[in-house]
Amino acid sequence: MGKRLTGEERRNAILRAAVPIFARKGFNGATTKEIAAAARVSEALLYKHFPGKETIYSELGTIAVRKHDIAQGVGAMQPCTQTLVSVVYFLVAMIYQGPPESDDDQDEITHDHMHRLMANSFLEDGAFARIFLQRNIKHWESFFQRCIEAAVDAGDMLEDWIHPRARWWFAHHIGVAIGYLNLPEEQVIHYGFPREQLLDQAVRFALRGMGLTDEAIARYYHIEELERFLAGVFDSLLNQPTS
Amino acid sequence: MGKRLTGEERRNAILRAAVPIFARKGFNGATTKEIAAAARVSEALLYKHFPGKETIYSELGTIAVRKHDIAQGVGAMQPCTQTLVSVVYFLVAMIYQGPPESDDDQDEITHDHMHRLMANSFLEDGAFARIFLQRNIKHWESFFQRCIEAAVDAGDMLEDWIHPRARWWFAHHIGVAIGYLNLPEEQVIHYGFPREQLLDQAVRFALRGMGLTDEAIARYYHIEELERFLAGVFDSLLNQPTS
DNA sequence: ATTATCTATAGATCTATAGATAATGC
DNA sequence: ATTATCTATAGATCTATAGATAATGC
Repeated sequence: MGKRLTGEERRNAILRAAVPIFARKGFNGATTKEIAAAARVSEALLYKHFPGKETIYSELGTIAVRKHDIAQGVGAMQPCTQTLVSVVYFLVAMIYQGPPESDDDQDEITHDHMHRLMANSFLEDGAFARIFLQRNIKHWESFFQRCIEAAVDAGDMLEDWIHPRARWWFAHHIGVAIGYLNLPEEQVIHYGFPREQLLDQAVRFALRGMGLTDEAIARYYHIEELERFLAGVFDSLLNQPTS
Repeated sequence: MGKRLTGEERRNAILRAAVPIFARKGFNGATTKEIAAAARVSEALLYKHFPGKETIYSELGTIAVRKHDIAQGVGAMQPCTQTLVSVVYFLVAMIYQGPPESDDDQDEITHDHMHRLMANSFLEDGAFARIFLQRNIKHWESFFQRCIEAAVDAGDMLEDWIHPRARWWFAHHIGVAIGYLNLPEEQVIHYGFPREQLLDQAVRFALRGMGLTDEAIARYYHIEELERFLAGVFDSLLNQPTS
């Protein structure tokens, strides 16, 4: 016990250990003592690897992003109305609940931690949020645009409704909002319907809001199929190496 | 200078002065030194009026809510589809941009401060958020429900779409999201269209998402009129005593 | 010989209190 | 006489560094 790691390994270990602390307590609430304890090293070692607490925090963006190679699975699908529906469902589900947590990795960086780091970032300068969105959302945009075009061509979507990127971002926003406003353990918002329906309701709202016709929604939005689809994607995620 | 206030006056003065500090730096980032300086009193006095920093923070909910008596203006309107559209526009505008800031009140509690206190609350136990929503949003719900019923009766809104309170809350959520994600000075989200259109785009998304028919939107959603309507409500707000 | 790591501690800062002083209301 | 307010400071905690020790790679 007390393995000696290389500089880079230890540096990453410290960063990983710091994520839950910064996520739960914010920059000011987190102490170097806690971070050192979580990383199982002395406080002094933190300062050998980083010039200061501020740097540990700002470097989180370089590590705290579990990048799933989803582009293969979903991105390879045909851009069409059905895919659009699936992608929106997937997006909102991913943002709201996050991917399933594998139980083998103990000190995994959880979705809750990511949510909180993001929320903190928006209260600060947004630096972490920019990096996160760049890495995890950006590459979806072009594929999503193609889906929209296909849907418009098929007559499944209003052409002159809102800006194409507004369609995308507001679907994202709905996911962010329900995920974010539901962070506290004690419920803040009382929707008046069971939590299990939240994803379904939110996706309906988003799909129609972005301009999908009622006929297209009736034809392509089937919650049971989408749940199966999502479970399938999640299954493949769990058997994937994290990068 | 150095006026001596009664206990209650001083207590409120401290709370008001503490709002910007807690809003900008969060509970842990705010120091009693700063709060005392902002309130122009000694640190010791804080502890004469409050048992501790924690209490100052938790008591913010009792003061930091500028309660506008809007129920008179908007709430007296006839519950109908047009009113529904106006209320949604008003809601999203209020959440996103907030009311206009009167320049006479210097150390006013700004909308930005409220946004940040709310955001911090959702990262904590949500206590402040519960109080805030209870006071400022709750009383809108029943009026909004009546508008929805009227719209459904008039054939302007899909009946079996999403839960009535989902219609309401998701409109709220869109306002929260765009307000929240746009807190940082340096832009995080690039919508691809001018910021001035954000409100318009968001309200369209919300109206259609909640189930309004395309015909009803074409008939009742007119951005220029709504802007005038909003300006009118804001005007009356500015000439109102704050309570 | 180099690099990772620790123990011990300095110096700053932060919350909170003790005890004194000044203003108000009877 | 009571209540508001201040100065001064204790005690805890927090960030960061100095200097010593132990493990690795040549």
